[in-house]
Amino acid sequence: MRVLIVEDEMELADTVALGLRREGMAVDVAYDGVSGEEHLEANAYDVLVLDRDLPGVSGDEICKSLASGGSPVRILILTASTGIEEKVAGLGLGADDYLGKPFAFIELVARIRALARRLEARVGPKLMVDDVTLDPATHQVHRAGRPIDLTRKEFAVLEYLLLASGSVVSSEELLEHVWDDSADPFSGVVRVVMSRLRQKLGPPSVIQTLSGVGYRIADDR
Amino acid sequence: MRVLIVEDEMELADTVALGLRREGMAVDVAYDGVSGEEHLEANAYDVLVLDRDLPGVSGDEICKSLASGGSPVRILILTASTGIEEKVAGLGLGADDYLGKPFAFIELVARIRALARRLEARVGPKLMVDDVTLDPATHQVHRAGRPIDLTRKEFAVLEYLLLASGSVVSSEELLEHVWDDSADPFSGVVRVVMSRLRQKLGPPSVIQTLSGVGYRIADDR
DNA sequence: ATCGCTTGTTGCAGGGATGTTACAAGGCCC
DNA sequence: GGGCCTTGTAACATCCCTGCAACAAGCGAT
Repeated sequence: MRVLIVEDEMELADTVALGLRREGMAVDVAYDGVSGEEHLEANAYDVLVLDRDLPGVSGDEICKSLASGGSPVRILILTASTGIEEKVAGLGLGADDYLGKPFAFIELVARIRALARRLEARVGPKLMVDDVTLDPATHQVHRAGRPIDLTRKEFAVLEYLLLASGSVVSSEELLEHVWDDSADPFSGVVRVVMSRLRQKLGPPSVIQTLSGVGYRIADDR
Repeated sequence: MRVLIVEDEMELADTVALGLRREGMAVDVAYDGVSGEEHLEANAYDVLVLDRDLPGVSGDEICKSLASGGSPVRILILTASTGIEEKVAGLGLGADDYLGKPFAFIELVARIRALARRLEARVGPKLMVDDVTLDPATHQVHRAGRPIDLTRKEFAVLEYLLLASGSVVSSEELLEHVWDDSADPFSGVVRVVMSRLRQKLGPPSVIQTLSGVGYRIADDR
């Protein structure tokens, strides 16, 4: 899951970014509105964590222009003010959720998760296909009832495939959503992670390759 | 938008229902869990507003059973408790959002809106003729509901034919648009790809040949 | 029916795409 | 700061897509 944080309090921004990375998300940070908009143009983020009170371009403006532009980014607004009126105003602006500072980190994570969850693949709190289940909340993966240890990247890739619910996902798309800016498009990391994932998941194979197109979770019938 | 409210405090339930109807939504109300489940079975709701503390069948149970049943309903949980832990637990249960009582009515509406907006988001435009569908976004092709794996070239050719929507397409035109400069006009590649395409699509034949003219997708009636 | 042209099918080889493994660098936790 | 784990790089092995070529089959006209 690819997240952009736009927040001028650098310390807060970095702390949140670090925490989210530990959760396995691919996180980029922008410390002001202008830079934020540049990032938004350059990359396909799933979730935008947006400070409402920014110097320069305000959070409200960014929010409005995204909403009117039909962007698929889900927006979570952070703000110092906690009044209900404020909340509603924020939601009316096109934001998808709203969180008043100070907030507990765990709540932020839960909210981001809820925002990113997609409709089709959702089977309760867990994602499952065939005999593979993945629980985003606890970071646990099971195959045929047996627990499987995955690293953050492996987990993120599997989660993305499951969220795509059987659609084909190209390595470019994976790079876009599971890795952050620093990823090298030509490195073939995806191939490597995919290989390790398949080994850990074991046979029978759940991840199919369509040569020249991408990967997908088996959703045969 | 179709909404179901399951809430045992009748006054609250009715007030909310009234307000939502004013917003143009189609609203049903159930005052207990059993009745709520009946409604859920009988109708296809977009959003479920669910009280967590219900007499009889609890909100949690409803939530869980919906989630495990793969229902597409978006769930917003209402509750007296506002603690963060509760919220996280609620979201983990498969709910999509969470609102603690007391809440401002306008906020509830805004939340439901946000949920519904997420719902509409996806579903790319598909191309379809007869019982063949092609989704350009996910690179997927189905014939009579069954998924069919195509290579890049095969996919591109089929897509071009479908875009022509029943009109005749010559081999020259295909070479021109599906292949690049390096293609040899005399090689007969089109014939080859066409053959493999037809084999994968299987009978009854969807691609017709007009001798001396070109190919077209069956556009039967 | 036969001829000539167009189209369909199949085997094969080259090359690009993908899978695998070993290794190095960097982060994280103690 | 040390040790472990994770992540990415590089090199190599393997797969399979693609286009070619040769041949078979279809079609229309005489």
